[in-house]
Amino acid sequence: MTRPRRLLHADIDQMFVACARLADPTGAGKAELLLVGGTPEGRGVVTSASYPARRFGIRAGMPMARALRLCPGAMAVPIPGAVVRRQSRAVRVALERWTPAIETCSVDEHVLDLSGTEAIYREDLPATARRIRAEVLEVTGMTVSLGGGTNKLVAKMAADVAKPSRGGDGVHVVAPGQEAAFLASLALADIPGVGPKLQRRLDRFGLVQVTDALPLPVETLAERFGESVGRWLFHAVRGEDERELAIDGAPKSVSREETFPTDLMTDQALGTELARLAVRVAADLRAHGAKARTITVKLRDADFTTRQAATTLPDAVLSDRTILAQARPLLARLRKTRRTGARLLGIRLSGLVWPDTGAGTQLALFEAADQPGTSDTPADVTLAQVVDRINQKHGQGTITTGSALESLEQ
DNA sequence: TCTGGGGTCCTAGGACCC
DNA sequence: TCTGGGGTCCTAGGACCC
Repeated sequence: MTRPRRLLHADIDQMFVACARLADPTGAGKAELLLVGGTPEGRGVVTSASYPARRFGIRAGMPMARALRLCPGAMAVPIPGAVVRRQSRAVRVALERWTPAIETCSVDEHVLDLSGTEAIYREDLPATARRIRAEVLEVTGMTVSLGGGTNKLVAKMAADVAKPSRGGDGVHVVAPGQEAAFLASLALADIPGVGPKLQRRLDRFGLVQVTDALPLPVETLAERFGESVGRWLFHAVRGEDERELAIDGAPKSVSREETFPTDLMTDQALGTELARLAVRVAADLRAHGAKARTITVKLRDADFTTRQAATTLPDAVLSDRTILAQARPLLARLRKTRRTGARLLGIRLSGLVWPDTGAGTQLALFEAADQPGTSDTPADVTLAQVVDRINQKHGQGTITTGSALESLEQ
């Protein structure tokens, strides 16, 4: 019998609202009714709203236009991306003083594994959590809610209960052995992974509270909700979760997408946007030091129908040119199937590989004549490296491979 | 009311191989 | 000539999370 793990889930309170206030102390910093998110054209959704604004019924994910109708006096600002990244990093650094075993789940969530630190800190987990909370606030100015438990699921749900918006005081630790009792006080919808669709399916069987699901054998849950979901739910309602922390987890995919201020009607306009997205997503890929084998183009039509087309290459690539050369026919295929106004266009790169730099990566000296654009040439790679270095030095977007090629040709 | 952008994971079907 | 079953890879779509 191994000792139970000691995990803390740290969730930054109101991160986007707090960062918007940091970014603009005299404007957003003073606005009680603050909405963060959306685009200047008003097409986006609310990412986060201040507590006073929430009293008007505003929730994350709500269209900004509707939120402003509900709360006409509110100030709306875009997400302050640079401040969010800086503060997220600062919180992570502050947490690393307590343990090196940290999984970063998103910009505002981290999970700490404090197993084995009892002997060092010589106090119980709630006491350590309170000291961490105080130190993070002092060092970064960010308030975190901390949830403790023996697994990721319980720690995360404990962090939700700890939030000031749920009436908590910032720390909630579920003692080992109390997982099932903790879950039993909550609703099924409180379990992360139970979204709107599953909630509705559960509701049809009269399952709303966690206690409603507890009497059901695993076979019944599997029968009603599928083998995978049923088994997962059976364990989740008992507070059981064996998942390991993904420490320093490498990304599985990188993507860029854009919703246009107004729908694009022509293939030509979409082609221009596709090239811009290819440049951005390829730069992200290389910033990770990765290459990609699968290229996916995503298209959202005016009526919100979302379609995608993908291709997988024999060898992973990283250049703007090759990625765009693969993306163009995919977009053409999607447009051929249905040519209507386009609301959104995106490119995702997956099947990521991290080339072993010591071994010297294989490159095609010349393109295969029968398959143009399926691999990077040495010139593609050199050009990408030069462009990345210039942008690193002078700021993203200073030049692109397109503009670099033009200046080389002059 | 009219739906962002960045991700992860799962499912199902078809191709292909043994 | 027809047949089975399993494994892997790929594509497309969808649920879910922050």
